[in-house]
Amino acid sequence: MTIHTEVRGHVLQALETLKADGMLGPDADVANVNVEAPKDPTHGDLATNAAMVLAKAAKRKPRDIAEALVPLLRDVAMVAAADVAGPGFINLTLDPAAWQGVVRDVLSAGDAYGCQSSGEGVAVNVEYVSANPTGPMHVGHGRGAVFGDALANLLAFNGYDVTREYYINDAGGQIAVLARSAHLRYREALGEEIGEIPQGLYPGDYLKPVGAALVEAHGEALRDIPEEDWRGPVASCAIEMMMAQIKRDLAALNIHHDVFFSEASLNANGRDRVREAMDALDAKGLLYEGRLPPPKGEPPDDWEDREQTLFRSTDFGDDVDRALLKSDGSYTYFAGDVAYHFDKLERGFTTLINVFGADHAGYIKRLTSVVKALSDERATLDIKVCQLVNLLRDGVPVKMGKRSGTFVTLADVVDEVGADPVRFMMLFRRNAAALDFDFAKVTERSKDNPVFYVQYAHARTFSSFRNAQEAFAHLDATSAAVLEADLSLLNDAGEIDLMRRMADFPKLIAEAAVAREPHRIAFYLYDLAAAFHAQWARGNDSPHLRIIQPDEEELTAARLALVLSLRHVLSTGLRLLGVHAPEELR
RNA sequence: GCACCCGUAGCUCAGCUGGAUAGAGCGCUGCCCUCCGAAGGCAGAGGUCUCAGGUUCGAAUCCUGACGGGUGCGCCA
Repeated sequence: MTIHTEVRGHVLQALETLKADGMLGPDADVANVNVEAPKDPTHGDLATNAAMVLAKAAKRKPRDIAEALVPLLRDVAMVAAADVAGPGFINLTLDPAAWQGVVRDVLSAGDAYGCQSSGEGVAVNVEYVSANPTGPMHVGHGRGAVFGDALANLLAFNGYDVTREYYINDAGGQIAVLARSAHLRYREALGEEIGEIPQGLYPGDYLKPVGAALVEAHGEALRDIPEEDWRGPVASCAIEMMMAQIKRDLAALNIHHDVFFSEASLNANGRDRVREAMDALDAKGLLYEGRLPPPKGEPPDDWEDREQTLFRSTDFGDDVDRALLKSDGSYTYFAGDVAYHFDKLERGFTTLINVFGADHAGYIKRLTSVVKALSDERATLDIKVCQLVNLLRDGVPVKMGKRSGTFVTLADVVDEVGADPVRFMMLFRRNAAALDFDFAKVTERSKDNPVFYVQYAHARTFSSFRNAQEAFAHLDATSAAVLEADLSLLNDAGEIDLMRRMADFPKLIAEAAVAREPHRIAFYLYDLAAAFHAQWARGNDSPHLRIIQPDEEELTAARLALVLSLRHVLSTGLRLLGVHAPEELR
């Protein structure tokens, strides 16, 4: 029960009275009645739109309904004042005790404050990263990784049973290219002069260790045998080493998946999962043999107009039907994805979330079509797209060229600036908007750097207690004096403001989860930190507002209770973002 | 050509799914520490929310159409 829901309950009750009085129709729809903090604090603590929402159906002026509602709301104990304003808002000022109760709520819930149960019983599969095991991850992957991880945290905090999943594209033509590239490095490791890496192979130095490992494991045995004989062992060695590196890079960002799903496993152990998935579509009458129009724009030089096996994805909103078999009879990449999502559904998930980079946005419609088709529209696939990351250094774009060796990997960035700034900055922007990431800015230790700013606020809650113990040795974060402090002493406007913000937290958590927008947490924390810094600084000019009042232990204890509750909210928010909450800045 | 994303202060961006006088940071102007809470804070200037229609009590937000910018388009992966 939050203050918002409590007040809304009182508003709904008052509306029932109006229904009984005949002011409103008996079946007036109150679903859109909300209670929110107005942007302008002079409008009171909370405002409700009830009168405006119901005016039309009741055929009355909003202000008339509001006037009738106001006396009823004034009778509510926690309401100190109620007034009609503007087009028909009712502004409510609450008794300070209502806000002070928030501190108690936070302290009793601790790090569980804000936790919701709306997702209870819902198993949700979040697939993110899924970078190809053919090379190191770049910052674009990093953004998707951080976003997906924070989203998973957020959903779990709302009670969802979350599975974090990574799809390994360890099959298909690119793996053959990887194997050939690695084999070249293998020959190089054996002392051969390999010269320039041929076009079409992966040129990066990152395959040199794979070559060395192959020598270690196989000696010269793979050198003079036909490709079909070395391809298997070389590919699996390369994939294994690439995935190990990817997992290391993710671990450096504190990202860990529950499931790594191998594309190759779809067609292993005597089963053909792709065939099974296609049969499932076929059974629903969604496959047919047909021709596709040639693609527009840049025409592929090897375009071939032919009859082929197609999935009716246009029935589900796609722009064109999609091919499942290549002309040589092998499966398309898309067919593998059909099977993979078929598998997710068979594992019982009805809520699927995929996190894509901007370059895969064109893939959304066909995949959501498949999920709708295979589940008879009982499951939903929500694909969140993270737009591009532009790397800057002091405002100047960092040149990226794979061949020129100036390629900046995710690991490079994390090494240089640290995991916390990478995570926070990637979440300090809506995922749908492109992101500038400036090396110089994110490591700055000042208020210009949001990461630092929020962490500093958290650290300040600790310094408050350290300082408090000089005046009152027994006042620590676990002392009864703090946990049971007389909160009615917290009646400064700045203190009330902080309590109101904390009261918003559970609502924020719920709404961010519904919208699947973890960035809202980052902005909330930034605002909360700013309010705390502002209150702290008021103590400069007004010493009586300082947290520690050496001659007033009860007041100090009450303020420490507020500070402690702030610490819980800040640390919980940072934990959801996956950012470290330090006790001290050094 | 088509699809998706973006367009809000000089710059970088929020704007809680339709609410009141559109917010924050940077930059600019002016302030606040002769250790004790400045890694911080306060105040000011700065807007036709790209444009044109529409929906309604009410639009930055929803719809339609333009105009800019970005990404993508395959039997590749």
